[in-house]
Amino acid sequence: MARTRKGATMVSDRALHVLRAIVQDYVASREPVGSKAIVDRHQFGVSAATIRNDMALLEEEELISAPHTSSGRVPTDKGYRVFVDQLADLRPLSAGQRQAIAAFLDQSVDLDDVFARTVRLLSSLTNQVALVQYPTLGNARVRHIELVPMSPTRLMTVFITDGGRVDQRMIELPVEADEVFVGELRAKLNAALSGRALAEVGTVAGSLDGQFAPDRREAVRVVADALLRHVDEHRSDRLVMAGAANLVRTEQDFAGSVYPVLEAIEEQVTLLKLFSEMQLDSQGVSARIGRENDEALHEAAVVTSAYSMGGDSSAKLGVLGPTRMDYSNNMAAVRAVARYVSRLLGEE
Amino acid sequence: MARTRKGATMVSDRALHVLRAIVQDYVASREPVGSKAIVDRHQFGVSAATIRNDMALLEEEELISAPHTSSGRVPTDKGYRVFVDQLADLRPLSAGQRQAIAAFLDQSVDLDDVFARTVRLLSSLTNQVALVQYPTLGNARVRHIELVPMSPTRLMTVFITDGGRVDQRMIELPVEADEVFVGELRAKLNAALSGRALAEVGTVAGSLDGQFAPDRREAVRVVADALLRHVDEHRSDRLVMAGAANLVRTEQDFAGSVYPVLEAIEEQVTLLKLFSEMQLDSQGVSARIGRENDEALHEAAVVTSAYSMGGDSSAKLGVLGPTRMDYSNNMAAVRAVARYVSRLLGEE
DNA sequence: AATTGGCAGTCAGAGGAATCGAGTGCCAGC
DNA sequence: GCTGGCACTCGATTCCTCTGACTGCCAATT
Repeated sequence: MARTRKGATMVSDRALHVLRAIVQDYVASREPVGSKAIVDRHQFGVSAATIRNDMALLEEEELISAPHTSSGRVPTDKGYRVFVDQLADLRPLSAGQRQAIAAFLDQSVDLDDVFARTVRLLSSLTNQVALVQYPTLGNARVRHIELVPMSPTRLMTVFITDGGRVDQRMIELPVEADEVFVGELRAKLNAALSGRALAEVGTVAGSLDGQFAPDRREAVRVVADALLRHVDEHRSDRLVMAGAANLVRTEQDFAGSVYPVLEAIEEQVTLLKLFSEMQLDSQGVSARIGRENDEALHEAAVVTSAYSMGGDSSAKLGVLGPTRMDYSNNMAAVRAVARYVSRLLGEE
Repeated sequence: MARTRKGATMVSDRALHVLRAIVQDYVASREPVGSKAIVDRHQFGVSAATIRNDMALLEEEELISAPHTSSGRVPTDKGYRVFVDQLADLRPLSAGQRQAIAAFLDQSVDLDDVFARTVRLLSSLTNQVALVQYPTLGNARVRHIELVPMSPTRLMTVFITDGGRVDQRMIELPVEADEVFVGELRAKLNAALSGRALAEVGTVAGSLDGQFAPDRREAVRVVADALLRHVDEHRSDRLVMAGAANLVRTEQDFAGSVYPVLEAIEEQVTLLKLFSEMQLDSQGVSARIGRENDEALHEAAVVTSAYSMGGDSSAKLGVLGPTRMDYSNNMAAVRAVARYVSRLLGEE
């Protein structure tokens, strides 16, 4: 009798196949699956009684459980976990699907549009809520800095990086700033910062004030500060979401309400933390299932992958849905989209 | 016996007060309200039987209806409409609430942030889904145009308007463009366009190509085209949303599912159309109730107001929820927020 | 040792009957 | 025009039974 690789447990190979069958059937039907249903729908070549024995084993290992005494079985979080871990080799998407991804994303008109499209695409490929994290600035370089006077004491700073990221910010100056001063400041900032790595922005911008008349220095420092905040705050901040309607559609899979789940998504902080914690497996995808997550998401599963922006920076994207989701399809879709986005952003 | 102003109908003033009581109680309790409940909770000084007579009238006018033969009454869409129209004088928000709005919005760091904060604020003030439309460019002027070469044949255009709006876009050039050419183009574009109204961008940018060598003209035209698209496509496009969780919370108020409602919101097109159709009343707010809306929103109500950006441009904002909502509070909140946003954006 | 058929036991869910009670419409009398 | 009173309606609730899809266990079989 074969054993699983992972030491202690005493679960036969056939039992693992039974688990797989249970997960698949349950995901497809939302009905607890019984021994007879398994015998009918899968070719195990053994009787229902034998399956029942295996199921008893699986239950002992807490991979499945029965909602009530005389009902079929449902996978536990642990059961899904084992199922997902077994899913080592994701079947790639069909050529048609891959083409659809490419065709849709290639229409993107700018960076923001890439993310907006990606999140909609993911949502429609998986029928789940999709999430895309904006990329961290990473080791990007400064391309250009623009200062736009909005009023005598208000200035808009626009910060453009190598990778095409544009960031704007409004600042209030301590003194009135005329066009000449702004022009001079703009020129000096660009001379000093253009091409520099983001990490250097703080020190370089901070040392500029010496080049100005004493009564201007305070204003220069305020601007330098704003630039530093561009770099700081946008290190790994925003999350875009699409497909919230899908969460409502799958509401019955949440014993509680979907309300706290949606709230957690809108809060962003929980999800950003979760994204940062996820360790990708060898396939470049990863899933967090049920109670592996924070309380608010204890009935949800999150599938993520990472994308990069030509070395410049990287971030995560993924989908969120009920634990009863089609992991195989969703993991394949998330991986494919992440790869395509990386390719799209990486091409120089 | 007093009559309503609006001609034909035969509804007494007291009957209108009964309608008000029904709307208020129903909104508060989600239970059909009966004649006895009204006598108990409001001081009408008449008996339940009298109220019943009034209710029979109201039912005849289709302002209320009974879910089933022997139950209390529920306002119809038409009933809500009359109720809202009666609500001529919105009580302003409390000083505390107004301060909270100011304090929260004043922290905004840039334009995007203003909208992000506004939408969250509205959502939490009303406990409904909040929507903010990005402002149309209107009669804004060009402040600055920046060209950022991303690769020999890719260029990012950054378009900055008077009002602080920043727009970026990636374009593919037909030929390789060196730094010198890009610099020249940038200078000429800014010289020609800076300070011009957006409406002029098309003609002015289109006539620039004569100033360049013949082998450059195609590239110049591509850039001019991109600038034109900045103006065109961002005329009144995006919608930001917050508080989707609130829709789920009020799910029981939707006989069907909230699914189509959420879908319509994510689609944006329905909402943008609706926003553009709304005629504001003398108070600067407006409501669309139930079947007054598109099919997908036939169980929803939308309350909107407009905000402006110092003459530069204007757009709508508002909240969406079940027809069974607190119109009085929500209309007051929407109006107050729209006014504050206008003030914030208008101050030069 | 693994597998099997058989059988008793369990329990959620469906269906149906009985009851309750909030609320109505109507009418005669004030 | 308002009121009290009365008969009536019907959704919701409760309680019942019945059904059927399961399981667990055991003794027989390979």
